[in-house]
Amino acid sequence: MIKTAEKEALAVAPISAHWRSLAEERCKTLGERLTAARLGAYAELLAGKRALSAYDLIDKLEKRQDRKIAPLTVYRHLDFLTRVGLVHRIESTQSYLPCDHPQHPHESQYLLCTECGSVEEVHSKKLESTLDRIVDAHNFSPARAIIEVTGVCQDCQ
Amino acid sequence: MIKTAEKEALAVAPISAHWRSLAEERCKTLGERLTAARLGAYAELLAGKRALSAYDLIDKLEKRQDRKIAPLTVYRHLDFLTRVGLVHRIESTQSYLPCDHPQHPHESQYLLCTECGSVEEVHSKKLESTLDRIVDAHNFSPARAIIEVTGVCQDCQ
DNA sequence: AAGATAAACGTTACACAGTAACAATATGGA
DNA sequence: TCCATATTGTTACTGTGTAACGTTTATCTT
Repeated sequence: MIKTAEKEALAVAPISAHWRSLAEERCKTLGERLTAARLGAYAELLAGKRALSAYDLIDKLEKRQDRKIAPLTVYRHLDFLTRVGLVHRIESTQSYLPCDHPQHPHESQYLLCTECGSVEEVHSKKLESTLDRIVDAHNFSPARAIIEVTGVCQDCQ
Repeated sequence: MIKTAEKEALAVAPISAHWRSLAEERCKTLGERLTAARLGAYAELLAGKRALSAYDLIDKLEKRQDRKIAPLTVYRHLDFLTRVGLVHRIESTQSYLPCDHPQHPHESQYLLCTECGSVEEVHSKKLESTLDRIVDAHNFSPARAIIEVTGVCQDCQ
């Protein structure tokens, strides 16, 4: 499946079999290609443990692969990863975070700690239904809902 | 109160007495200064009727005042206007919108139409309380909640 | 009213975020 | 294998936002 990796042995951040197979499966069902470069970007995001900006990701990939990488390259990978649901974009910090449960695509809500930079992904059916009712009441046809709460997390208080 | 305006007759977008007095009152209670430049930026946002990007605002102000304006100047005005609650920042489009009800500061939710660019500001106590409960359940201490729904508005369907 | 103090403003230069256009390469299917 | 398509690379660019520093303006005190 990943020919390029075999040929060039592109340096990739450590990635557990769990996330790797999840990513492969998700791409297979969508008929999308999980190339070495895309997997590399995904692995780097997973290794980061926090949300990374696009340029943070570029830095990490450049060090890992010891070569220059153009912004556009990384943005294309990020577009892909968000399109297939493996990665979410955090709007309020313009950064990117691997999704908790890529198995079933979903809307998410985020708790963003301004102290340690950690991001907690939460899922509330109640919140979603409440938002649905509001949207309905305004005859608005929703495409995407962004819910992000900034503050201080449990550990930093 | 606005000395500079009297001296230089800085060109300012039309602004109704209603919004003007609201802005003056709000600044007075906060002990902040509503200068001509700040009022000018606010008036321009009000005249725009849609959310404006910082650089859109720069263009409009430059045309109105027939001179160059540095980005930093406008960003400082925007910082001020958001700080006193006269203007909100829309995170998902990186743009700025005059607030509906600056009288009583509040969290807002937004419905953003991708067709016509209109922004509807809504307020739901129910949504806020639901979000509060979620945040409490995670022992998270919230500072600001961003709720933005992108989609297609009633008129554009 | 004059001077001290702090806030606001202006200027230059820069860092970060994201995209357009086009060429080169790799991939999957007939 | 050859072709159509998708992906990647390169260069250059626009848009968003800030740092540092000096000047002007307003407010407060005397």
